[in-house]
Amino acid sequence: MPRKPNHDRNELIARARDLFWRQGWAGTSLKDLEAVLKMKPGSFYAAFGSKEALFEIALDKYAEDGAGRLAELVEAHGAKEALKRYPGLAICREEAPAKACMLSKTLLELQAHGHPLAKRASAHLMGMEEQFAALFAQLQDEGEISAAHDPKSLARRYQSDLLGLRVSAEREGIDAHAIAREIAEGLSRL
Amino acid sequence: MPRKPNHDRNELIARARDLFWRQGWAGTSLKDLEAVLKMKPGSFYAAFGSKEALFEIALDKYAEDGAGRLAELVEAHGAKEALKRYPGLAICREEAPAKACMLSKTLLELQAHGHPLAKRASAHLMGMEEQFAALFAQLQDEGEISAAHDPKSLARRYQSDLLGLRVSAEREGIDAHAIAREIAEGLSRL
DNA sequence: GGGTTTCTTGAGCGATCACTCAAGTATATA
DNA sequence: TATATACTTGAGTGATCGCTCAAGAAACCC
Repeated sequence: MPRKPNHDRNELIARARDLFWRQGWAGTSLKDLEAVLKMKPGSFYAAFGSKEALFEIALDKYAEDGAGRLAELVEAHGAKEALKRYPGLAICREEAPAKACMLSKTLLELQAHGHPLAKRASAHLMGMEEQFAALFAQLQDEGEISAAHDPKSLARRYQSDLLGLRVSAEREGIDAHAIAREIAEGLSRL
Repeated sequence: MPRKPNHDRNELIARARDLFWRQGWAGTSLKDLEAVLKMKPGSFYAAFGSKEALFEIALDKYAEDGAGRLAELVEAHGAKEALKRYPGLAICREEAPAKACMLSKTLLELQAHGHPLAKRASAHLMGMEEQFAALFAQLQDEGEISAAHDPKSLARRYQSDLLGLRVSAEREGIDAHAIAREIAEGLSRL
């Protein structure tokens, strides 16, 4: 009996994520979203409820896709090579709307106001770090890297390096790939 | 013949800088500024011209003060020790309105819209990096670190590590000082 | 004290913000 | 074909945005 939606919801979420990722929370108006999603306000609110609700969905998708890409990389090249390649890949995808990480952008923009989305971004960052830690632990078990450091410490540092790299990649006149190579080399010395 | 301003301009700029630093560009409204500076709109615009003009002044002051703090550190402890201490100090000052760097926050927030303030933040980051590079070059001249790497590369990496550290310090549940110590240790191995 | 000049005040400007809702349209079942 | 059920439309909501400006208050000179 009902009428089908005109648009593919997953595609809409992906487009919204890219816009939010690029422009941030306050930098993205409903007008922007309406233009990119080709939806009028009524449809938008019927489909997503609010700007904040959509941002949350977009943030979750961002985190999920990122974790998926790392998992694929591990599948294809093994844990060590995956960790070495990940930084370079994070800043080289040309279709990406921004070099910097959407989670860190959200955290930095909204943390001061105690916004729930900042907490959510923070939680996703922690999730990523746990994924990294699991890989470092696995590498130690396999004897691929020294067991001298706690996997959690290695993951914390790797995450920090990654965040710094991706902020640097946002700057003009910086050869971020050189930094990515240095991070990868650092892993070789573990 | 004229009447003196009620407030100390430098103090006003410092308070504005702290507010902008904490809350970002869009996150800081004129109402917020009026409250913190204890100025009515008329006085505000007579004194600073616009929100954007004040942000620019605040950004410049931020960069200038940062460079000054590093220079003092070099004066007091020498170049190598200064570079080792700087990361830890950047995230430990309790009176600071945020752990993350105001320049990177501004860059990430406004870059996508091509805002002039993003370019200015980017330029200040480059200025910092040149200051780092000069210190690394000096250390190589003095034989304090190996001459194997280009000082500019070392500075680029140090800047990236610093930015990552300061984003990490903004997260909850992260021991950022541990990361700062690792960055300092890294300098010892050069 | 009179006159000049600057600073301060605060109501209010148009624009934009996120969002609502009643009406219209398309697609399904009966 | 008639009806029910979404989905779409877009004018319009009150709130807030950055900002203006005419009027009043305060500090200086002579």
